Amino acid sequence: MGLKQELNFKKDFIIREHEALLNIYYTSNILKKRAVEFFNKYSITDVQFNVLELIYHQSDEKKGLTQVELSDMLLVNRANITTLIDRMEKLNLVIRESVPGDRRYNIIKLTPFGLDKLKKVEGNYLKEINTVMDILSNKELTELMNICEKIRKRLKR
Amino acid sequence: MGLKQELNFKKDFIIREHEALLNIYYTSNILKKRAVEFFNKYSITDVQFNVLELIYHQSDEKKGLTQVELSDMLLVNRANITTLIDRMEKLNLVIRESVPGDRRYNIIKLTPFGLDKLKKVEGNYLKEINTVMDILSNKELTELMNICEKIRKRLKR
DNA sequence: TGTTAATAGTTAATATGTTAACTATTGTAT
DNA sequence: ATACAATAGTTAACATATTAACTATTAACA
Repeated sequence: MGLKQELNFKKDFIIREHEALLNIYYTSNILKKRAVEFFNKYSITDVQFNVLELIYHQSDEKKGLTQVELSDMLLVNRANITTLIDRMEKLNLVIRESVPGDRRYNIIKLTPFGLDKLKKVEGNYLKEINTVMDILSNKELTELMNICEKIRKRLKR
Repeated sequence: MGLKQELNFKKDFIIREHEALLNIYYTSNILKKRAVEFFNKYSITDVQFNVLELIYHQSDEKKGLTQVELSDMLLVNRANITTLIDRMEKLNLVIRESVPGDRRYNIIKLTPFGLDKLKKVEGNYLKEINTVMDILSNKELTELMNICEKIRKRLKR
């Protein structure tokens, strides 16, 4: 039915480019709400789960990531990581460890509880993603990724 | 180059559906950051500009919208609208008016200053959108909107 | 008609994001 | 070797989002 009808807009979008941009915004938004709902069942937030995943899958030998590495991978400011890790430490999901060679860094590692949480949730999350995305054909998945990549490339200049 | 390279991920995504979903997330995120930067030049936030636009273009005869109407169009909770409109009233961008027939409602209207701000920014914002989105062909715009719509339809059940 | 439902808005507590200014530490260059 | 740069992290002030609990008002129905 299109965004206009879904949002009860009375007037058309002035340009199709605006409509396309809002399609990305709103779809991302709705996907995010669905994720929040999903992770709520496991008593963790979507953002905190992402941190667990990044530490487990994207650090060398699962040894942990620095706060700046996390901020780069999550596309957020490093000030945000400070309070995020504060909360996650309080929940016993991760720990900060200092690096012997360079006292500027913290290395963020999973606690046994954090690893356990990740293992409990991860499989179901992949199933959840499949449930949502399996209306798209392989061709559509490719088209979507190519279009998104084009836009991101454009914004790098 | 793909999301994996852009984010310095060491390992591939486990399933393509996850990669596609993250493409939407991250692209929306980057578009949002660009918008924040753009609106910063005009001393307004992107969210506040959206409110001005909705009141001007999507209310009957520009007479204003209730807070629930705004929350429906912005896909946010109505509690969020309360504080958003509080801040916008302080900045003299909008005013709350009560409705004679039903004392439960507030109607949010543009002030002359808010209308002026909208007029000053809107044209340049459309240009900005064109700058970002004109790497996409008409066919790609259509593909993008159709794919996003499919996903949103899926999430309604 | 009077009780109950639903609706609109607010408030408080909390999570996540930003920028700007700060400390501490490390690297660099003359 | 010392002064200046750059880097990592923290803090404070703020914007935006949520849920849950609340008040006020209006609608519905038995």
